[in-house]
Amino acid sequence: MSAGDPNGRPAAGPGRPAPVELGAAVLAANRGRHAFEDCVERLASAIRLGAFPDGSVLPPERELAVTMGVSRATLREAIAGLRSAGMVKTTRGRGGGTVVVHAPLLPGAGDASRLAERRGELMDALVFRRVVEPGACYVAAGRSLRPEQRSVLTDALAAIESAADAAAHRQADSRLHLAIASVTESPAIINAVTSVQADLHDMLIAIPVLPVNIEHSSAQHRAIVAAILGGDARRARRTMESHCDDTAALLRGLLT
Amino acid sequence: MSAGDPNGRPAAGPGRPAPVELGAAVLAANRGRHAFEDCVERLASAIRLGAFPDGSVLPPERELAVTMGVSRATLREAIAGLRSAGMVKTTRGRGGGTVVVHAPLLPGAGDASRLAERRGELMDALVFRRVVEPGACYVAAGRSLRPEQRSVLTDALAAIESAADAAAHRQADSRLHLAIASVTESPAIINAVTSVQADLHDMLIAIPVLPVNIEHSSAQHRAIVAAILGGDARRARRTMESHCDDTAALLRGLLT
DNA sequence: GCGTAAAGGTATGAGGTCGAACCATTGACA
DNA sequence: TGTCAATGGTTCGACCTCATACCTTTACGC
Repeated sequence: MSAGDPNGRPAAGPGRPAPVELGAAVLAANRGRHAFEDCVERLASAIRLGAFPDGSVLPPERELAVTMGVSRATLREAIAGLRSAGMVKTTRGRGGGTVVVHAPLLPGAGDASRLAERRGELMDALVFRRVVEPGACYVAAGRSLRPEQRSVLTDALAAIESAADAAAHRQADSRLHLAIASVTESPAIINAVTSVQADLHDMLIAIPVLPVNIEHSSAQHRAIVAAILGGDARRARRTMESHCDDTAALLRGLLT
Repeated sequence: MSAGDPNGRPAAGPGRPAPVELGAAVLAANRGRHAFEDCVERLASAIRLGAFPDGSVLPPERELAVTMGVSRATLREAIAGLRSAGMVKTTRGRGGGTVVVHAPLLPGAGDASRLAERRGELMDALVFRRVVEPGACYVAAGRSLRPEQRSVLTDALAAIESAADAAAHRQADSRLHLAIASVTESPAIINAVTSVQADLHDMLIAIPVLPVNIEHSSAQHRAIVAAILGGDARRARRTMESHCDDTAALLRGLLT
């Protein structure tokens, strides 16, 4: 190991420590692509995951640009992209009439062929999820939640139970997971869960939904929310771990 | 709740669901600043955290640019910045002689005045760390590690014990935490731990080091590595949780 | 009704970023 | 000792991104 690093390049001199592969691993890119594509993808994810349900209004462009850390010009390009994809409509003038969500919610729109190319990324998302989402539950249960935060959780839970079809159920599901993350009030946790749920969503819409799985999931969701509201951090985390494990087992078979 | 969202903007129409604040939280910006600054910061962090120890050689520019997801031109600007800051030196020609790390390792270089401005970000890092690093231990302990991965852990542990001064100790410490993340082989976990350690480093170099704390830390480090090598995931996680809690308690007092 | 404020739509110039090609240097290997 | 391949250094044009204005539309409040 002192002869060279794992990349095969020899160390420069006899006395110099080998960099191991730690260095390369630490510097991996997360700055993906252009701001424009990034913006489109994040908006599309937010909509697909139910953060902006069908019929809701996006924040004003100027405000949204600040939130997302891009210029208004770039944001407008992204919105134009979503518009031509049929995800949003735009009206002018004062008041709520700005950009409205028009979620397609196509059931079974899963493009399973593309998933194979992203296999590594998606498998990693399952590993990371198993760490982050139970952690979010632990943190959420440890906080003293305000009444409206408790409502966000119970409302999201109720929305799952009353989902009309499979697509609506899928969206309500991810919405609950995002809601749990949001009540932690930790930007880092919210960001991690959002990223994980986006990948998870791509996988879940590609597999058929079995009623038995849905009922099992719903029971876990109820237990998780109850544990969070009751302040039982360990139990909330443990239940979410089981939930992640079950979903992961279901999905790992999907990608060979 | 159906009257308007938490941002104070009224809902567009009577039938439209309110977006709650979920949407805004999910879209928060992680695309920070320019690629150039981002690049400088990540390289500087990697060096300060010990991923590239003093005297080691960085990968070739072309390769590094791909790894970090920036163009070679941008990467070169970043390296030029580090060079003028005295962190690296550059030689030309074939072989290992390319860019050599020249870590200053200034003891007590902590700029405590700047930390106050970043209070929110740093407090969040402590919360996220308490989720991510124990999770990394759990995952690492659950894997069957190859011999060289086990060496990475034991070497990093030994380097802490034999650190000459406080600065070297600090670097060896973060290096162990990065090593634990790296043996999970999960890019997402490595990325999260790197980010968290960078913030942690900024805080830790700003406080005085007490021998009693160091000994306590070292005992925890030994227990963590032992648990990971022994495959005891629960114990590895639990011990890392205590470790994070202890450090966090020490640091939370630092920022009012 | 009418004025005004709150939104989206448009234009422009500065500077950042990229990709690709080519030059210059120097150690490794025959 | 000479060749050459690996690596840093340099240049250039295309495109992206940003910030800042200013215009247009439309609902809300008086």
